Amino acid sequence: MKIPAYRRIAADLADKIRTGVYRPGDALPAQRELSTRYGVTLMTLRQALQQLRDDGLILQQAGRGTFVAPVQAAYRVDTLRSFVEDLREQGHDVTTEVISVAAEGAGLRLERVRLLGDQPVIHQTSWIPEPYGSRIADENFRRTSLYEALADAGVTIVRASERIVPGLLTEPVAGHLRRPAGEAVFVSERTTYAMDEQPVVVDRAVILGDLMEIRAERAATRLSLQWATAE
Amino acid sequence: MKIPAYRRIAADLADKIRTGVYRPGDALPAQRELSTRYGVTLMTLRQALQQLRDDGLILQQAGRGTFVAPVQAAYRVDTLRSFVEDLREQGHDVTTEVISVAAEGAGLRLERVRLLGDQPVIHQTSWIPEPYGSRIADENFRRTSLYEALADAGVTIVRASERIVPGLLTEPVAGHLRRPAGEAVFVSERTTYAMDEQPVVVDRAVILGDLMEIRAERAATRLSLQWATAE
DNA sequence: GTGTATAACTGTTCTAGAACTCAGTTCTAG
DNA sequence: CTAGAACTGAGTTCTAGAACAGTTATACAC
Repeated sequence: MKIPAYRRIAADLADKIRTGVYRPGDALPAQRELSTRYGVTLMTLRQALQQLRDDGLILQQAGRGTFVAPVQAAYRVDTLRSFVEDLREQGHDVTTEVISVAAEGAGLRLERVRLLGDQPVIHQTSWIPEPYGSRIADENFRRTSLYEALADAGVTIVRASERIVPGLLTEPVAGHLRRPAGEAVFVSERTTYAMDEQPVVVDRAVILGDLMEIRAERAATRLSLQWATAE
Repeated sequence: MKIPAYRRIAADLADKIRTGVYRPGDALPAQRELSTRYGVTLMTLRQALQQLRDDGLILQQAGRGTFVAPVQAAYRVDTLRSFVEDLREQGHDVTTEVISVAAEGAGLRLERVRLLGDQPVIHQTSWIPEPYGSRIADENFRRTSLYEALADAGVTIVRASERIVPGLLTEPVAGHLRRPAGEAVFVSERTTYAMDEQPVVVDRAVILGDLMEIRAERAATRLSLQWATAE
C-alpha cells in the first residue's frame, strides 16, 4: 500500500490547517518554498495543493499567494457522508458531546452536540428504532460514531432521505449551541434506511447558519433527473 | 487573452463528445496517442483530461482506458436547471415577474420574482457579465428563460456551484415577496460557468422558507437534490 | 482444459527544469 | 507630487522525459 507523495503532502498540509499551524486567512508558504521543504518538484506539490483546493481548504490567487480558506464550514450535499465526516474531510476538528442517551418509544434516543473547535454548531437528536437501538445501546458515542456502531452491529445502510428548511433558533437548543434565540439556522430531518427499507436512524439536526452552509456542485453528466449526481 | 493549451484541448474534446465523435461508453484514444496528436506533453494532456473529469464528461480507469461518461445528458442546458425547472417538473404553475433589467458594472443585471400561483416565493437577482450580457439584453425574460436565451446566444454551460445559507427576510425583498421582514428564508448564491471556466451567470436568490424546502435522496452511488414546496 | 507467467497495453505518479502571467511595490522621470 | 516604468515575488503553464501500477489477452506449461 504505497501512498503517493502528493497525497502525503496534502494530508500533512490539511493537518497543519486543522491544528492551526496555518490559520484561516493566512498565506501558506510559496509553492517553491513548500516544494523544496517537502523535497518534491513544483509539479508534485501543485498536485497536493489542487487536492486541498478541491476540498475547499485553500484559495489560490495568481500573483498573490495561497491562502487558507475562511472558516465557513460547508455541508456538501453531494456525498453520502455524515456531517462529521464531511467536516473532517475539510480539515476541521470536530468533536462530539453526548447530551443524553435514553430509551424512548420502541427505540433509542440519542442527543448530541457537534463542536467545531470550541464552538457548538450542530444540535442533533437521533432516534434509532428497534431492533437496532438495543444492539448499540452500550456504545460510547463520544468515541464511536453512530454509523460505525451500526456497522459493527451488522447494519448496512443503503440510502437516506433528507429534508432541509430554514428556521429560527429557539430554546432549549439555543442554550446547547450557546447562541441567542432568533438566529438563522438550518433544520434538517433525515431518515436513514437499511437494505430491507426499514428506517435505521431518524435524525433531526439544528445547524447554525452563520457557521455552516450547504454547497452543491453540479456538472453536466453528474446530474440525472432532478439535480442528481451520479458517481 | 491567451488561452492555455490544456483548455483548448479540453474544449476540443468536449466538443467532440457533444457532437458524438466520441459517444457515451466509448473509449477515448490513449493518453500518449492524444498527447502526440495534439502536440503536447503527457502532463499537459492530462490537465485537459482532468478538466473533463471534473466536469463529469469522462471516467478514467487505470490500466483500462478513458471512457466517455455513460448517462448522456452531457451539455444539455436543462440539466443544470434551477428552482423553476424543478418546480415545473413537479407540476407546479410557476410564473415570472421581471422587476428590472439594467446594465450594471460590466454586465447585465436582471431582477425577477417567481410566483407559485399568486404567491411570490423567490426573489432572484442575476448578473450576467460581458460579453454574455449584451448578447441577450434584448430578450423578453418573462417568456424566455435565462438559460434558453444564453443557449440561443451560443453559450454552453458546463457546471454550476451553489452555496445556500439560512437567513432572515429583510426589506426591500420582503416587500417583493409580500411578507413581513424577519421570516426564515434560504439565501442561495449560485455561479454558473462556461467551458473556459468564465462565470456566465451570478445568481442570488431569496427563497421563502415556509413554502420551499430542499429535498435530498442519497444512495451509495447516487444523490438527487431538488427544491420542493413544503407540505 | 486449466492455470500461470508474461507481454503489451492502459492510466498514474514524479523529476528537473524553463518560461510565462499576475499583482503588488519601488524607483524614476517629468 | 504624481504617472508610469521597472522590479519582485507569487501562482500558472509547459516541456521531455522516466518509472510505476493496474488490466487484459495470449502463449506456454502442466
